[in-house]
Amino acid sequence: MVIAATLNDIATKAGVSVSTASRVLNNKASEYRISEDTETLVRKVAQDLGYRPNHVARGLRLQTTNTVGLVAPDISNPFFASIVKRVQTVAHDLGYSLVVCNTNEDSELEEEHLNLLDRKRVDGLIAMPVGQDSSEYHAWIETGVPLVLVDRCFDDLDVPSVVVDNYAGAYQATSFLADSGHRRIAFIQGLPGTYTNSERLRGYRDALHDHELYQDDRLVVGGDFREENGYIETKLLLGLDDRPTVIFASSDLITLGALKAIYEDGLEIPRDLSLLSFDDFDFAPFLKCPLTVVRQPRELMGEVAMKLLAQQLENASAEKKRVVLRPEFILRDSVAPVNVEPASETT
Amino acid sequence: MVIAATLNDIATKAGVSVSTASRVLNNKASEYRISEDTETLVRKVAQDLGYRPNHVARGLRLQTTNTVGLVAPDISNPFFASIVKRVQTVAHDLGYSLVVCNTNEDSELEEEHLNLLDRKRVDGLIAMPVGQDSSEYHAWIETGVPLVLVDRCFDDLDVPSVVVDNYAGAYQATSFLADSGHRRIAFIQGLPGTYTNSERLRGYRDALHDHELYQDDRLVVGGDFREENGYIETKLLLGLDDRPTVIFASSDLITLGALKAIYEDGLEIPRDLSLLSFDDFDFAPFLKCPLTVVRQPRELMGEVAMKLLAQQLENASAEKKRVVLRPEFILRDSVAPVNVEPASETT
DNA sequence: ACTGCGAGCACAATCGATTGCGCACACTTG
DNA sequence: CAAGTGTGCGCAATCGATTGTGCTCGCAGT
Repeated sequence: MVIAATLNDIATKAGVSVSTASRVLNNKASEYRISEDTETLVRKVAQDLGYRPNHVARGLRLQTTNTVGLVAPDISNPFFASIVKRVQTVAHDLGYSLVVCNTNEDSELEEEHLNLLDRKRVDGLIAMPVGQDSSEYHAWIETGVPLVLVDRCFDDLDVPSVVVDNYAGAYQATSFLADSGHRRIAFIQGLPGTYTNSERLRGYRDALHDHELYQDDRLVVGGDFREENGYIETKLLLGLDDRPTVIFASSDLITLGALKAIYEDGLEIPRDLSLLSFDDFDFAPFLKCPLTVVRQPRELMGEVAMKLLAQQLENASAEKKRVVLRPEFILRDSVAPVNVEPASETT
Repeated sequence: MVIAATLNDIATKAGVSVSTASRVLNNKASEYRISEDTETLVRKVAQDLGYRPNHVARGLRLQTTNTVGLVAPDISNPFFASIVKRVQTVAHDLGYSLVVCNTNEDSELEEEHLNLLDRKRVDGLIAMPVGQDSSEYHAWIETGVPLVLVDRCFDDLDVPSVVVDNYAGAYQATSFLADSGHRRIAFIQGLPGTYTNSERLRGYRDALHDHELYQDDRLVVGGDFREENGYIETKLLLGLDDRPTVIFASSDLITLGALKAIYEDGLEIPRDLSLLSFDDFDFAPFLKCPLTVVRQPRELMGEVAMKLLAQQLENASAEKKRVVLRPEFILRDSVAPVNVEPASETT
């Protein structure tokens, strides 16, 4: 192992004090009236010794790490992956590194991560919380370290956050389905109790209500955002006597599971069944049946999140805004109109 | 801002020395013969004060950060995203945090990141290098900090690494195309000079050669792994007089671009043109035309990478293995057989 | 009463960088 | 020659935790 040169080594070798070395290498030579000769000397010695500043020591002294934590449920999911990427990019531009944590939608794991990030003394945190319970985040706020919530937020927490108008997205989509003549609209939800899910569900329900459609509780199914959930629930829905005419999947992974189930049963979209998805993804236009979706501005979310955090970082008393972004309804081919007939459609 | 309690505070309040407090909280009470009374007292005080250990200070003293860096070209690309996710998970299980960096296939940015990670004194590094040039990594190795290369590697670097047998994957796929009767097989390559690309290209070329097919240089096109590359090159290929009968896209994003171009021109896969892709992705089976692909074991790559790194971390002189994983050829519908006729296929 | 011993803990150096304060010297001015 | 004014830089504390070394008791033994 190579022993790294320290400021001390430089100082000794250059015959100056550590302070001088430090000041030169932090470009404060003129501020502290260090002569040009000394400056060049120190720089040269630093160069010769292959000096590599130690940010751990620096962090201890300065009580800052130039690092922010990011907590997400599933960073391989394209939705979160895009957010993470953008957060990373913006963070780097602002001079921060990013410690990424995956909670796998597990509250215990999430708490572990929060704990670790706290001990690591990250300067700030961007989180997409797992759960319904905000207590871990209450604890975080106690520490005084800035926090920004993304995608999912808590109403009882006064914290800057950026979310999509899930209600509007779901409402618009469901309305579209109703207007297309669908009357049995299934909703495969994600994790109940999460902000995201509740809002989408509310949008769905309100739209049904406003279109005077009967709310069949058996059509609201599912329990988390994973692919398996989409698969299983779709299978079950397809087994129903009075099968829905359309499935509204509340996340991209649920959609993936739904697709598997649908094609496995030999059905065609939208001929036999319509499908609509919350979350767009790159390949959605090229599917066997190009998917009609509610698209969230994921990259924008990441960017806004990091910028909100930066505001808190430079000014602890900055306003704690909640930014609400509009999702976009993208019409493709996966929803077929239904003939609006007075009675049933039995051939 | 809440002032965090330190060991000192605890020691003072408990009426013991810092050392004792430290030892108790590190579960070394018995090792250092601390009485049970003292132990409970210290623990209680720590609890009361809401003690949060400072890993920065700890890191300085112990010369270790329990953090590893990860450098990838594009963490939102499903291929890398899967790797990152798995690396993160395994890292956490082994007690490490992960600092994630995105290079965007930009060597300068990559170097910046390496520099930063070095200053941050990460304990190890997992990298998917951008370039053809290994000099930055040579510099890294000088520091003595363990390094593992993933997906792309350098032959002039004695470093543990995990790669896919790109040659075999490309060879098998190209052979399949040849066996299906294709004689004009286009190859849209990624970034020339990268290990990945060179190997795939070599596999493609060798397969052509072994099947006694003419190598038309105009059919080897492209210059990076981005979607735009796939789009543009496909457009150009489609404009050729003697258009290829199949396109072999050497990454998922290139495939995405190709799909755009193909459907934009109103062509059908595989009727008008066959398509084959390096990289599988979740939605590949559900595309308009389910894609035949060479699948890489991405999650496995991430896991192996982190485990290799862990080996280096606990034993600096551990063997520097190169792990080569087999890709899997997955046959779906996007390659149509071509009638092998003696002459041209003009009508 | 004096020695010996182990239990229980404290001292102080250390990791590497930052920074407020102040010192020493040179040179100018009255 | 004394006082005044800069210039150029060093001293030493500090951030919070870890740890090798060694001190100080109380008690048993003779």
